[in-house]
Amino acid sequence: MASRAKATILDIAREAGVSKSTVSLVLQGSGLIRPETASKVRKAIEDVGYVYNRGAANLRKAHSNVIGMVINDLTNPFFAELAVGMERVFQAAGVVPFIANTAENPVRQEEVLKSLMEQGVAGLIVSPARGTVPGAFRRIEAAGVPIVFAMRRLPESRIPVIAPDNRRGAFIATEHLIGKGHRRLAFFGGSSDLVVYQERMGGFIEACEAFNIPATGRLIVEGETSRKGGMACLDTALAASQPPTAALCFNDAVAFGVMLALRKRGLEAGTDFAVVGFDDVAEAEHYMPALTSVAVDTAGLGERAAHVMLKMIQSRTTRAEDHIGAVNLVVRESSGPDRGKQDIAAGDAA
Amino acid sequence: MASRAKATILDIAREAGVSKSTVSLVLQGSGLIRPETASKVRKAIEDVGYVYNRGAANLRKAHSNVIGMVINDLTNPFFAELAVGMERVFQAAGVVPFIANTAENPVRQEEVLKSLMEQGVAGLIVSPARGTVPGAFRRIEAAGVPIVFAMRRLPESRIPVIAPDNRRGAFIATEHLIGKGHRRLAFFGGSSDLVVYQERMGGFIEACEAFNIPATGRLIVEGETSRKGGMACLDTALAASQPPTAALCFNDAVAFGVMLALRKRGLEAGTDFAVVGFDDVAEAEHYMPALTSVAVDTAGLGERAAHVMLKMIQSRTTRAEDHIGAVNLVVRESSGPDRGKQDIAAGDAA
DNA sequence: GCCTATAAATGGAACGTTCCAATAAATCAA
DNA sequence: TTGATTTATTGGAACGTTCCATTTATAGGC
Repeated sequence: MASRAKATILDIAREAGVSKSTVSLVLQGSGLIRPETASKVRKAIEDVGYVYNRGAANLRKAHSNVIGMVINDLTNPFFAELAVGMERVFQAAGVVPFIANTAENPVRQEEVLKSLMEQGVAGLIVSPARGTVPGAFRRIEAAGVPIVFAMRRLPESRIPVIAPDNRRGAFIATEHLIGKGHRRLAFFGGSSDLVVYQERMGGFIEACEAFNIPATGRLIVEGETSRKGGMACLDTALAASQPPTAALCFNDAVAFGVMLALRKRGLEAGTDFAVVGFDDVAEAEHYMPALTSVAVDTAGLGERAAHVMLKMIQSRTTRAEDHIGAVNLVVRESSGPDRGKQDIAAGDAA
Repeated sequence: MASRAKATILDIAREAGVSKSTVSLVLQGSGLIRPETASKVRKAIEDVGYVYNRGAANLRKAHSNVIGMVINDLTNPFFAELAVGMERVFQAAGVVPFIANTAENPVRQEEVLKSLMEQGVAGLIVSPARGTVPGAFRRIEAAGVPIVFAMRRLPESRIPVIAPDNRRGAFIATEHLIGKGHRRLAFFGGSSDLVVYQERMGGFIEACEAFNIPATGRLIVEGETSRKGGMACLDTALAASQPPTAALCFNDAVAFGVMLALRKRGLEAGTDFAVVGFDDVAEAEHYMPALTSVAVDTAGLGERAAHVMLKMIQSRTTRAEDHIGAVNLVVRESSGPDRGKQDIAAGDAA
């Protein structure tokens, strides 16, 4: 049953008794072809088991229908949710996105981007790996392939970004903790080479200043953005002379780690130490205790990114506006009950 | 800086003052070219910002270096782990796998496969969506493109499968529960249209029979393979006249749901009701209480699948042997302490 | 010097599509 | 009937590569 040589448009033309041009037209759903002829052709396609060769077609057409999604960590459910949101949109548009994982490795990212470009993608949605050098996308930009960054941005770059309002998210989360009466706060996880980190941490600091938490009441512990990293952060923090009573975590994975480490010490998140996460992954709601987290509407951002991409492709432009998604704090158990007299003074800023 | 028209091999030939053939040879790393010439060419490539057109190349070469990974549910961390295992192998082989998600939808799967085929993939690693019809891969097989199934198999098909020993895993997990003194057992989640389900459920029944659990002591509750499905299963089971005291779950997601539902009722997994999962995702270890689960070495299976695929491509064959991976039970807290000889007939549940 | 062997580089056909310009067939206006 | 118009179909060049068969340059043997 192994077909000898792949059937081409010519084979099916012969089979159907028409010219290759006619077959091509049918393939493209052109209305110029008489319906009977078209169905004759379609039957031949079916009989022969023909598969369309998009590579050959792109040689002439120059715009493929494949879009690449380059993701820095597929094992983080957060990114899977993002991918799912995008796929919803692309599916409706009849586009198949190909996902590639960079595992947070800039070298791998380079390979992946190269391969995607060679494949002739129509556009790229990228969540860049840590340590991506500023010029990493210059060649792609020069080639005129539209790119949008999702969730993460690069320090200096004109590439449009779809991301949540990290600063504000961190601000309201911090405000929430202060409102509960905490006066010694920590920010756990992440590292300063990530713009997202600077935004989230910036929001944390901003809120501390807005509500008069002195610098001595703030502890910043960098760390891996994983459970393990979170565990390490807590250990470091509790070893301080004036340990914090609450922490805003870089993301939910770190928060889960912190809660785990608390449990190891016989402490409970919420009652003994307040924990707030960021991203609000599906798991947050089901954790024990349930995690208070900043919801960023991940799937929604994915959809938005996909829409922007489709528009860029359609209008053949390489620019688009940034889109900063609204965030909101989902309060659950891990941030604990109120602690005494909350004098949540002045209203919230920006 | 937007290059007017894409540079081709001819442009860079002109730039470097050689012929297109020479450039082609350099691109392929042929040793026939004098090193100085080669580096001259490479410089031109760099200067012009040339991107290789793999579509055009495949027109002649007929074997691309892209491998498609078609996955039925990317949001399940289990599959992400599988994908990561495969990527490790492919990266070492200089191949970039493109991942596509079918979201457990056979229609979407059809589209995705079509697109991948049109793209000229060298091979396909597939975890088929539920409800995939038996003939879904006939055309791909006929086209001579190697396929391997990962984790799931189709009822009747000669396509090689890489999967864990589901039957044995379920058997030892059930044996474990029986060994702890349980005499009324349940199997939660999944549905019979999945071969995996039949294997796992089969192992469960087999163990029950081997250890003389009467049919009245076994409860089978089908359900969605998600947390939500697990919650529903527990509710159904506890409403029975003779509710079970322990459950083997179709997978970890179901097990997490069961634990959640227990907690909602004020019961605790491990002490009030024994729960065992399947797959041993990373989260299992960190859950509260930690989940006893059947470890299947997900990433290892991914690596194996990738190896088999590479070998099939290399030897231009479309057949390979199945590979059934070893499993082992990781005992944690959720399956509880030994129940000793106490006759649990005096039920404690609900 | 000449012939041969080896090394390095090259021209041209082919791959499977698309799309333009051209043809053939059918319809209509007079 | 004839010419003009519309509708359906078609041939051929082009797209950017690879690879075979050649050509050209370099070296070696005598």
